[in-house]
Amino acid sequence: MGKVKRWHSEEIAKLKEICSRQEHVDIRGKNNPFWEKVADEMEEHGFDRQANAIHVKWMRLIQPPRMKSSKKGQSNRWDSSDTEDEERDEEGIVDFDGETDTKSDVLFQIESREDAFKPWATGSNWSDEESDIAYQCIKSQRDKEKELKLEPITADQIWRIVAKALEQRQIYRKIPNIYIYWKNKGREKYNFDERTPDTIEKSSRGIVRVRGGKSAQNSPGHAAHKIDPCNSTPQSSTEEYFQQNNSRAETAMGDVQVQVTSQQHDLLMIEYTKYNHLDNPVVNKLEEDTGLSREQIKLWYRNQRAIDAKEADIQKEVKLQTEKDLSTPILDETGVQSMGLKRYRVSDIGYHLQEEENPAKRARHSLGPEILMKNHGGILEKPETFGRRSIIPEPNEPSANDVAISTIEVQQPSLKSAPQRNIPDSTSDVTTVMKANREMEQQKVHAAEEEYKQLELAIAAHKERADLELKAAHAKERELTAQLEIREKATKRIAMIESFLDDY
DNA sequence: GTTTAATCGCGATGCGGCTC
DNA sequence: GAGCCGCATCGCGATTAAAC
Repeated sequence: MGKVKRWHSEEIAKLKEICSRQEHVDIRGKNNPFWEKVADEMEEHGFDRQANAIHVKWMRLIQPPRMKSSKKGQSNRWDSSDTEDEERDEEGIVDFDGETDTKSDVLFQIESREDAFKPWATGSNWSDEESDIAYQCIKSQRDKEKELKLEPITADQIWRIVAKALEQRQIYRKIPNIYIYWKNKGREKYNFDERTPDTIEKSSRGIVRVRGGKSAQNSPGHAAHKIDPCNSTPQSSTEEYFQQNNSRAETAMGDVQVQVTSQQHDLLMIEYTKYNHLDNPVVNKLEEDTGLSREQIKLWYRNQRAIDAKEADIQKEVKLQTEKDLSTPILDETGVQSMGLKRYRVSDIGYHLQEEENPAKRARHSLGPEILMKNHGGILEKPETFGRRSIIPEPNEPSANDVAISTIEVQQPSLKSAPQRNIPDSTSDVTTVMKANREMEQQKVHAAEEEYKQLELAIAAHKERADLELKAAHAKERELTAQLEIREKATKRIAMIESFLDDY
């Protein structure tokens, strides 16, 4: 795919202008000539876009506001960007998360309309002036408390004070940004800990958080590192927010990237190992287990697949190189490619024997490690490792993959004949040739058997998923019935009250 | 510099509605 | 019922940017 051409604000503005002039024109349908006209008009203004692209862009623009999950929150408000959120922001539309059930949420409530237009500073590169202000605020507050023997205020309140002080100097820093800066740099810089002794004591029972999950522990560049103790035990809603629901924290903050905790990572990986694509029951389960949003779970899967694909490509290259180096390769390039595993959709069942025209770009592992290994024609001597995070559990790990095919999409071993081996002429012994042929045929039989097993497993798993979906539907149905009953009762009560009022 | 969360545009696919 | 169309959704490659 070539480089994508992004929409710039001028271009979007022009599109909006053109479309808003056509209020009464039927714009439905991507093949509507209207879009051709728009494309022509855009071209007149120097914007080269195809009608279809304009249509899609417009449909996205007019979609109802979606939940903010962009890391480019306020920080990029002043940049020329083309994200829909920002486009809406330009029009003064503010998206609300709507979840404000905890004090943490209240703390991170989306800023007011007025705040939305403040030039928020982001990042941890604070100027000396800024950090001095923060330090003065924090220190004077704690000193005052000590002096007057007052109950120490919470960290959240301190961040607010700092924010206000900065604002007085036309510096706009969000509370999460202040918290992060102080935690990571400020405390050390001024050698001043704003936390109460109690909190520090609690924090000293630090936990080890491994970025990238447990499998990252042994990986270069991903050594387990002990997080600053202050990070381990929340002392305030700010910290609590970061640690317990970092996804929403990020959502509200806009400039802090969410880090999936090792626990969340493990939970995700367990499911991912079973099948590297998501389906509803799994998303629901993960949502509940990890506390991450659907979007984040999807993203995590997406990125994980990308990581795996990258690793798989590297491995493939290495393998090819190795085989090139060997004088009598078992499989030539075509053979290796034929190991590419193809993902089939439900509708493909029955057609799966079609010969694969183009080998899959990447190895997938929807069928679990054992099958995956077998899919590699038994050539894979040891569990395939995709980067730091092996998708293959250790032998003694409980295999989550025995019934692990979560969808009908299956790994499809190619039934293409394995290419003939290069039998050296010097050993043109009939027995050797026959043995080689026998081996080849055995491989075919093996591949067919495996495919059969895979389909069986895939169907079983799909049924399992379907059962789960059905159960969920029944639960919803019961919920609906209960709601109906409540409504009926309420209606009756209203009728009674009304008749009583009438009589009265 | 590397890793990883997140974004973008685009194409593929599935599904529902409509017409024949 | 087959075929077409519009639309929504999902996954991908490429990319950006925060975090380390």
